Amino acid sequence: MHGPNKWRRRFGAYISRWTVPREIILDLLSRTSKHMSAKEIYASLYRMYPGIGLTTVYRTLDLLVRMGLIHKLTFGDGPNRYEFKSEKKKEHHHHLLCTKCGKITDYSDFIDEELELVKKTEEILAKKYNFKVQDHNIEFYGLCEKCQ
Amino acid sequence: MHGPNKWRRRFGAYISRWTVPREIILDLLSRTSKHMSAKEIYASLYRMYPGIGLTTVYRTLDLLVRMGLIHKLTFGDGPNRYEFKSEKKKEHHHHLLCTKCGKITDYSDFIDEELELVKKTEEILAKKYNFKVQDHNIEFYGLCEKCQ
DNA sequence: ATATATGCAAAGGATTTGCACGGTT
DNA sequence: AACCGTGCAAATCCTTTGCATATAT
Repeated sequence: MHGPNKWRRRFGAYISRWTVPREIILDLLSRTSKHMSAKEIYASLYRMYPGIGLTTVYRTLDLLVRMGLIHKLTFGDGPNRYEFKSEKKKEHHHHLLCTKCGKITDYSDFIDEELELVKKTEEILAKKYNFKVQDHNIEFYGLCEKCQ
Repeated sequence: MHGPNKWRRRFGAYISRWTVPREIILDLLSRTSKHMSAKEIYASLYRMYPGIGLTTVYRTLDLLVRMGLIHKLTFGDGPNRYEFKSEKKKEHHHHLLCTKCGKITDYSDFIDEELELVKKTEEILAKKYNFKVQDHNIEFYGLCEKCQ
């Protein structure tokens, strides 16, 4: 299912208007596995929709984050990056960051045991700190194959 | 042991000169449990050392990160924050971030099982991706006690 | 029709860079 | 004395804000 209604129902509860920028930004992210910055998203969409503004990209990304549809990845250097949050468990992944060249690798192996522990940890945190976990972020820093 | 020699030997292998800014920046971070931004560090040190420059704070923090003596915490909003990396296992901790008010809570409970899994995961990653893990970052996002 | 969303330009903040001076070795 | 490290000012980069206009409902 394509076109302006593809994501519409998911917006319904949060906002009042369904617009082209919202459609194409979310659609782009849902189709790529890249971690894209606001500027990259802007540049990528500019071809098919030359009227779009960078500001709108930022505002829409904020919105999508608040709605829980995408992840905001904040690595130390450079701009923030964004990533579609898949509903499929299989596509859930964490990141490996090379401290030398900056390369980012997704990994999703071993996730079963990790997820089990994460779940367990979340329960403890909820009790001890009365903290309601919504999401998590796990990263490993180190040297990638080329940089060792 | 205080004074200009306290950290000196740890610098020895990396850099050539031991200076007052390097001493007091590292010393400040080693004495606080706060997550401090470059500007906060600058403001805090300005009293006892009015000649210090914000640029030097940034450069020194970069240096300390490269040396593995401190952590750089990059949360989505606001400036990056820095944290002394304790050698004591007991002081190792992860973070809980409130998505509403921005409050950051350290937690170090349940770390034993977590660390075990992290270690196991690191081994797998080393094999499968030939990635040499140096450090990790685990964060939970959610709502703190007050914001629920 | 009407209020929300957009796009532009300008502002704001954090961090980095260029360069002459100062301080450690 | 040599040269690395510092501090200032300016530059840069990313992101947010103000405001008039366009647009979805």
